[in-house]
Amino acid sequence: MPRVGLTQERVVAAAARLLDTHPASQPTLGRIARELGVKTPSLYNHVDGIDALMRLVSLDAIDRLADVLRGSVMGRSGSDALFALADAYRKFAVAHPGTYPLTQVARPGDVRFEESAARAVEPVVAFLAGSGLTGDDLVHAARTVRSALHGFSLLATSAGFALDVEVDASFEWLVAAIDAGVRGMTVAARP
Amino acid sequence: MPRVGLTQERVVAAAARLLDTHPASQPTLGRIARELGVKTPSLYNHVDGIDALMRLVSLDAIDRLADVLRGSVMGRSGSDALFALADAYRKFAVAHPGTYPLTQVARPGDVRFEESAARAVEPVVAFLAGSGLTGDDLVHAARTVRSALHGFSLLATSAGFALDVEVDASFEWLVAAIDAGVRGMTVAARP
DNA sequence: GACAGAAACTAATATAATTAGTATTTTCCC
DNA sequence: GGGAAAATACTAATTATATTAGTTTCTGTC
Repeated sequence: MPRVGLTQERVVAAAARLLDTHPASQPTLGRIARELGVKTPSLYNHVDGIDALMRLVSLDAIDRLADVLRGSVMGRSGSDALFALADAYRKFAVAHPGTYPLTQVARPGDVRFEESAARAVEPVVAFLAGSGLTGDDLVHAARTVRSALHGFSLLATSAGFALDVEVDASFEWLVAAIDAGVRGMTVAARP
Repeated sequence: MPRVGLTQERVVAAAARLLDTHPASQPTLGRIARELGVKTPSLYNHVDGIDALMRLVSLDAIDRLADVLRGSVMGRSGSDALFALADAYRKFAVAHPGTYPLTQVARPGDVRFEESAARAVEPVVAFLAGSGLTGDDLVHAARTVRSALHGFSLLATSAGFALDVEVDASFEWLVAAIDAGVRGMTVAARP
């Protein structure tokens, strides 16, 4: 049994790669093991089963998304920040069709998970706060922006947009509408 | 073997019920069969396996959602229609946490599926067209509205909103922002 | 009442996750 | 360097699930 040099990181990376390259077929432990040149039970030396593995894949994806989003809004504000954030968000979703959806399913009670999720939401909140939103309005706005970006990303990658109209153009339109909408609510909220 | 009087409809209904009442645990054929007082293989007399069953569950859910949405916008227009539509949409998603997500995953190439999906989108398009949108703008707006409603529904039911701020209030805020945003784009698009 | 088809069943097979137990390799301590 | 301890990968076996094959029983029709 020549040792292959497996690590938890490599197992997680293999699972993520499988998810993103073959989003259709689910990544079984058997496939992941074959990908790594190993038999299925060997994975248990590095990972506590498929559920735990998927949790790790999710955490990793959330952290990478958080980094991308943080970078996108850095040094920007207002509409500029929103467009950059939205662009980065969508690019991530397109590049990672299999792991992206995992970044938006919460695990209530999982502290480590909640921390990462909070870090991913932070850039959204940051630029909205910079736009003058506070209190409940800030929360509402953040949820609105996240909902729009998430919904579009899912519908776009799951082929939910049937017509022959450019998806990228629709995304631009959506971001502009959200920008205008949130701005309008901001004005409305502060007399 | 006393005959139980199973039909495809009853199998589909049982699967849907299981999905909506226990959204966590996946609805296996074994569970569905037990629910119906029958052994697993008996289901194959009415349904072509679990994939085909899930397709039928999806179709059924899409059709019910389409009916609800159609009814909600009937006799309304403009913001009034949007608020009614959004309310109906969210009520459906909350009432059917397990089957709702199935209504928004497309099956390219499945004609029957595409027809039902189109019927569910129709009410959105209808009220937007009534608001004066046409051509690509109409498509963009419909995608924007669907994205926002879908994204919010998913994030809300998957506990993606961590903070203690009222989810319903956020939804109201989102719909108002979308209303303002789409209206703004409409004005911008027609000089 | 007989029969054709449908419905439900038991038995068996295939895939996937998981656990137990074993052998080998690596690490670490002296 | 040598040997104990830990880690790694393995085979074998167990469980859960979907699926198929083949059998039995019911049910409606003539």
